[in-house]
Amino acid sequence: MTLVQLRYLVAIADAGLNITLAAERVHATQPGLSKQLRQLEDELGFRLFLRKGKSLQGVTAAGESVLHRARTILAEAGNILAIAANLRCEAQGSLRIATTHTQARFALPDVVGAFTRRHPEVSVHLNPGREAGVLPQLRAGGVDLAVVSGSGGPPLTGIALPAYHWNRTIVVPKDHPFARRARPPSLEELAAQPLVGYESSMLPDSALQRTFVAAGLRPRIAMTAGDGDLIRTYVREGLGVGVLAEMAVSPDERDLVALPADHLFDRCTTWIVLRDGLVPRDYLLDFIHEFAPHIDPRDVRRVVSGEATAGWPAAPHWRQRGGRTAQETT
Amino acid sequence: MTLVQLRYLVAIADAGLNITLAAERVHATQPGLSKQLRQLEDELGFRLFLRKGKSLQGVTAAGESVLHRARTILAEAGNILAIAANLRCEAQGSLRIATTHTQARFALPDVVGAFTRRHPEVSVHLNPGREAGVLPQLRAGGVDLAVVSGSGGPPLTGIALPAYHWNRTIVVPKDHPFARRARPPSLEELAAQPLVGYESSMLPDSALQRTFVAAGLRPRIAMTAGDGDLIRTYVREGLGVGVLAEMAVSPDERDLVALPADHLFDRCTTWIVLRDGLVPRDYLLDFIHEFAPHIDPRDVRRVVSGEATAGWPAAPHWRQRGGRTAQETT
DNA sequence: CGCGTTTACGTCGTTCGTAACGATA
DNA sequence: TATCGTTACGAACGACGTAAACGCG
Repeated sequence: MTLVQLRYLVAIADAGLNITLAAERVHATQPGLSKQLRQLEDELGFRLFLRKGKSLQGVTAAGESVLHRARTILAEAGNILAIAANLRCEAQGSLRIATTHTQARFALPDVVGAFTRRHPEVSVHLNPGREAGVLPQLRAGGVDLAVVSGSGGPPLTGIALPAYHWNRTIVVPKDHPFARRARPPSLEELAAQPLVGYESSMLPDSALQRTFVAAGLRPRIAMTAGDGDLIRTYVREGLGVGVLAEMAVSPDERDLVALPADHLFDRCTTWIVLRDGLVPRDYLLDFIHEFAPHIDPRDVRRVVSGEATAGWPAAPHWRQRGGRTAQETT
Repeated sequence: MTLVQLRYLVAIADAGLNITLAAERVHATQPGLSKQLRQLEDELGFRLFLRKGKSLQGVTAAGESVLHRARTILAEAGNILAIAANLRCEAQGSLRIATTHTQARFALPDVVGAFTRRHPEVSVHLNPGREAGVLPQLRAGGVDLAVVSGSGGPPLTGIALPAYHWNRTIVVPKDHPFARRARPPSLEELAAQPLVGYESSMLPDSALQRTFVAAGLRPRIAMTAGDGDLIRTYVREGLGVGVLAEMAVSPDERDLVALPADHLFDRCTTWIVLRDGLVPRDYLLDFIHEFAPHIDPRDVRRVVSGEATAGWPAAPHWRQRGGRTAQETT
């Protein structure tokens, strides 16, 4: 058993049991992976994958167990390399971030921009995905950190750092009745309108839905999207009233009017979540500092290394970052 | 970085920085280890060990961190091999147990005897040591399981299974005043006598000492030993009154009289402690079943694999095992 | 001078990539 | 027939053990 064999094994599993694809990803040849996999199976004395003819059709029960341990081993091996790279003050590296579209589109551009200016040698890999898929990616070790939002407490996976708070915002066309009134709508008035919102917010167990249910209301969902831009577009089209994150609404929105909704819905928190047991590269702590300046990087280091437990200062509320971003002004 | 290099690294650390000794232990040559260590250090780009001339004088701070991760990696690699060996129903293997002298001498002989008859291919390695050194051995991965005693709750390290309960016993020579009376001595009477007991029991923070302190008493320690045999020997010599585990006293003790002490001191529990994250070989579960038959092996497997949390049935009280052991009848 | 580490060197095993073959949908 | 996995082979690298040299107490 060698580290290379375990690396190949995990690569094959992550490539959906396609050895050829896995070989490309690890920069090796396909026969090499085939042979190493066979040798590993021979040494262990059992099949790691179920085979149908020559192709791999699934993972055996024992294979799953071995895979899990192989991932742990590779993560720790990566940690050792991270320690070495930190000591050498190695500038290059990669930073893989799993997050939702909203964060990637509105909260992260400034942060990533400032980060890449400070660390031009680090290749940032943004991995936007569905709300539900972000934390599993972190657990599987596919990314170094995740940026997720929620109105409850911190997520259970990994080490969670509060980055900022934000409220939901109601968006209507300029000619909508809501836009002509002085006061923002009540929950009842909102529930009477067709709604356009995030996919995740419209799930039955989401905080937004639970707010309606608690008030005995059943809102009508006209459309959902994973994307604030899409939501605003369809609100412009008159599909309904938009409910989205305040970050996704710029102050000078043409055709649209943004109304506060913090009197209706609980405040949300955006969390930076680090993988458990990860040894962070120094630039990763820099990234966190850029994103959440209210958190002392030394505290992060202490918590990550297991010397202390979390006890973070209160996060600030979202504010439009200094200057308009290129994206926002288009 | 290879698994072999990490194995050599850990071996060198465990051999007290003696590369030659480490080489013997891993069945390799000393220049081989030297070279692999150098290559690993070259790859990481920093020294893992502090050197004075050619000899190793200590571990660097980063080296400690790498060592810790290397141990994790090797433990997981061992787990993978254990999964394989279990699937192959491999009979041979080793079972390394860290425990105290009392357990090794009085509680374990029957268990180990029955175990080796069922598993003749498994080499059992008993590692008796001081009370304080048992759990650290488990944490460091030097042994597969530990057998420890305490009067409080389960130890914090690893997964603890209650094996049995026991009480302390007072032992005096046949001509001692205590032996001629009908009722056993009170705590005050006991504190007035010079005591002979276990080293660990006589520490200021031990349960036994705390019992005396709670009663406002300060006992006089005549002698301590790590060993019930020694304690009895010196009690025979008239050095004082012995306080030891009931397992260490056979019913027909010549020259000595055993008096109950369960009215004076809290009941103790002997725990089987498994290393966190260890994948147990099947024979290890057999060993546990032999030692603690009241525990369902399937529950152990579930807890070890992380599927369930501990909730163990009440352990029985110590009883002299069926038949007299060869040791006890001499 | 003994112990322990490093260096040097020759041999062996292993891995890797290229290329051809085979099976499967 | 196109795609994917296996087998075959040759070249090159790397690890290992033996033997000798070096430093240190």
